[in-house]
Amino acid sequence: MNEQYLEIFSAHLRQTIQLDDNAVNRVLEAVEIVKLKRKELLLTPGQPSKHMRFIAEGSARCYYLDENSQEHTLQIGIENWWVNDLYSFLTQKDSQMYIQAIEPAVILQISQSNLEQLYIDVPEISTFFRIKIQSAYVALQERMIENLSTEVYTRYQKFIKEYRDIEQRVPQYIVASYLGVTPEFLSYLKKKHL
Amino acid sequence: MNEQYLEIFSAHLRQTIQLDDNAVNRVLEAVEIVKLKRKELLLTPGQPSKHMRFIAEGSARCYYLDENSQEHTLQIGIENWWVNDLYSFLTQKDSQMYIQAIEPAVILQISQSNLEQLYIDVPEISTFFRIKIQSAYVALQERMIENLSTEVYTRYQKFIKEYRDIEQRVPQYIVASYLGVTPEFLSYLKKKHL
DNA sequence: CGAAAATTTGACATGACTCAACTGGAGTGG
DNA sequence: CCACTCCAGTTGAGTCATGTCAAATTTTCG
Repeated sequence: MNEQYLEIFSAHLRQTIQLDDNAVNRVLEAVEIVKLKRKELLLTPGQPSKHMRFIAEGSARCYYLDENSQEHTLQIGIENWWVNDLYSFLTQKDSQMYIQAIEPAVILQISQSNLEQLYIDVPEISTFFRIKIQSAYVALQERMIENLSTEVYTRYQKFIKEYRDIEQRVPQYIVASYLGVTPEFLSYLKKKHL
Repeated sequence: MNEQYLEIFSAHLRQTIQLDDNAVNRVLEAVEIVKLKRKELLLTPGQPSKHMRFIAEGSARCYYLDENSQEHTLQIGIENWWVNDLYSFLTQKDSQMYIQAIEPAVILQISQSNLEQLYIDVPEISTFFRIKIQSAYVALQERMIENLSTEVYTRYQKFIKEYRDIEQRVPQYIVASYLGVTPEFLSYLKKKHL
């Protein structure tokens, strides 16, 4: 009954790199399936992130609390997105992040040790993740630029346009914490621009 | 008379990966040396970034202008740093960035086509750049987090501590545009916290 | 030395936050 | 299926952080 999730995952792999069935099966062996309830946490601060995590169903986010206990959402994802504290995963330093299911979710994860073995057994996987990390960098730089130079409301409009599928499924306070403003202020902006 | 710069560069390579002399020489063949006057531009908006660029001497930065012609500095670097619009280099889309010498500078650059050949001839170079891109990602995420959740003055203090060598050599308006505030406001903060 | 660039200063405007109160809807247990 | 609670979202008043603009001053470098 977990077939479908593995199916989604192998389709996702094959979208980026070419793999024969053997290789795909080898990858699937390395995958662990985790099911999460709404709001359940998969990673909490104080430990390194030891897995690469892929959302097969539902939605999840990566966020942290600053010294005033304000939430800041670094990443929001739905089906077919990867969600992780890459910083912690790559450096193996303790994470400051929470990874949390927004809706009920199914996550496929590959542990670091499995991944290292995979790099040897299926070298294309190394390419796959290099491409993923590059995209992550590109996306992060784009967001950095927007945060530095674009009005909040413009960013909000761009968000609901680009993440149309997501916006419906995510509470507004999470969107606010992703945009970098308080929920009150986002609410105020929406009214003002009606 | 360019020996010294190549020397600096090979030392830099050997700090991250192991290479025999042959391999190093092969890499050096792919390198082009560019000398820049103060404020001279090496990349301007509207063209893709076609080189990976290493600062052998002097200092440089990567910045862009927003729609109000405000400068935003994404990266500041001195000797032994890489400076580039990685976004454009990786996607080969037109860059929105300027790369500019702050002090008179010597840049070593490797073109994309040379780099691709290098990946084949000296596979360790692929690892080298993967590590560099990972570090770039990690640094960018750290900065993103700080921008979202830390006071400007705290960020300024952290900047002058971590970039002590740089801060002396870079005009304050560039530091301001790196921190994401106006020069006037940074000046005000410095006075206030005397 | 002199011109141009960078920095400082101050008055004023505005974007964004805080806090507290209120509203409405979703989930839960009896 | 109702009543209750709780959480998300909204509203408004007051405040603080940061921006704008223009002018005065200092520094830099050609």
